[in-house]
Amino acid sequence: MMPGLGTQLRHLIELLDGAVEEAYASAGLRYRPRYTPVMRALIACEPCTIGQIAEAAKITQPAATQTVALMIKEGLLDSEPGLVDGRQRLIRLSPRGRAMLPRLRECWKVTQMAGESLDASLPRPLAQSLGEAIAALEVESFGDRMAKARSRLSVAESPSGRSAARKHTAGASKGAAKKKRTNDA
Amino acid sequence: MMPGLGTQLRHLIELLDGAVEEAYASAGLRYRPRYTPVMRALIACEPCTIGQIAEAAKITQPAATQTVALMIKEGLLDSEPGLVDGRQRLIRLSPRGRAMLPRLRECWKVTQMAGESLDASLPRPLAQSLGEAIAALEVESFGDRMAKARSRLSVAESPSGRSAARKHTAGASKGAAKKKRTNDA
DNA sequence: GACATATATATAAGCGCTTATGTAATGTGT
DNA sequence: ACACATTACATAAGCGCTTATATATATGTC
Repeated sequence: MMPGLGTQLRHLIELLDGAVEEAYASAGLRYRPRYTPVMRALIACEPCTIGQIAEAAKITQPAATQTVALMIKEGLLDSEPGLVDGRQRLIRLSPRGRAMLPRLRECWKVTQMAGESLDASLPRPLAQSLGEAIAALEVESFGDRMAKARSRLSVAESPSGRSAARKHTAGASKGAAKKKRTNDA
Repeated sequence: MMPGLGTQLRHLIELLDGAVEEAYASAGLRYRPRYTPVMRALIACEPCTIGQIAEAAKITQPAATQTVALMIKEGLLDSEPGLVDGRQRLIRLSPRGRAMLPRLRECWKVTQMAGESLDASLPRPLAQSLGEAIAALEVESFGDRMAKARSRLSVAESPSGRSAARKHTAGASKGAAKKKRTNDA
C-alpha cells in the first residue's frame, strides 16, 4: 500500500537533513541546518532586520525571530536595536559567526556536491521535480483539483442527482488552503 | 537563490495537506489526515495492537500511541486491554468510526483523483520521483555521498595534503544518519 | 499634543513527527 | 520461585515550522 505522499516527503526530509546535521556535528560545528538560510541572508546584506531575514529565508516572521534567538544564544549573531526605527532589530554576524564562515562554505559545497551526486542517479533533478509540482499547484491548487474531482465523481455515480454534490463553484478557490500534513494522497 | 530542498519539501507538504484537511472539514468531518493510515490499518485487520498500527502506518510506536489516543478522544476508536497479553491494547473502530467509513472512502477517492490530476500535469508522477530519490538514498545515503564529495574536494584543492581531509573511510557508513531537516542542499 | 491606526517584533500554542526514557506485563534460566 | 532480561506501550521533551495574538514603537490626523 502506497505510504502516502506526505510520508514520503517527510521521509526524504529526514534522509537528507539527518546527514547534513551529522556532517556539521562531525566537522565540530555547533550549527543546525535551519541556520543556513539566515546565514545566507546575512552574507547578502548586513545588517539585516528580522523581517528581511524572514523574507530572504522564506519563512514566517516568528520562525525568523526564533532561529535568530537560537543563533544569538549560540554566539553566532549579534543584535542591536534599530537606531532610526526602534521597533526593528539589526542583526549582524558576530566575530564568532563570521569566523565560522569558511568552514560553513566548505560544508555547503560538500552538500551541494552530494546533491549533484543524488541528482545524477535520478531520471531528473529532485529540485526540479519538486519545483514542477509546486508550480503545478500554483496554477491549480490541490483543493481546486479535489473540487473538480468531487463534481466529476458525483456526476458519474448519480446520473440523476444524489446528495454528495456540495456545489463547490468548481472555480479557483480564492481564500485558499493553508494548513498541514499529507497522509492521504 | 535556491530555497533548499527542505524548504521545497515542506512547502509541498503544506500545499497538499492543507487542501486535504480543508476537504475533511468542509465535508463536516472532524478528522485529521494523520488518522488515515490508522484507519487503513484497522480496515485491513481488526482488532489491531498499537505496534501493528505503527508498523502498518510506517510511523514510530509513540506516534501511533498519540494518534490512537486522539482518535479515541474523538470517539473514532475503542480500546480494550489484550486478554492474552496484558501489555497490549486491542484497538477497534468504534461504531461512530465505522459509520464514518463511507464518507471517508469518498474523500479518499477524491484525494486520489486530485493526485492523478496533479500527476497528469507533471512530466512524471510525483510519488515516483520521490520514491526514486528515496531508493537512490537507500543505495547510497546522503551522508556517504557527502563523504565522497569531501574527499574528492580535498584532493582537488590540496595536491599535497592539507588539513580538511578527515579520513571518512569513504565507505558506506553503517551506523548511519537519523535526524532532522534540510535547509541546506 | 492627544488619538487611532499601522508596522516590527515577540510570545504562546499547536502540528505531526522524532528520540530517549519510564512503566508495566511477560518470558527465561536456574 | 526468584532475579533478570525482553517486550508492549506510555510519557516527556524536542524539532522546525505554523497561526493567532500581544507588545511596543511609528506615523498620520485633527
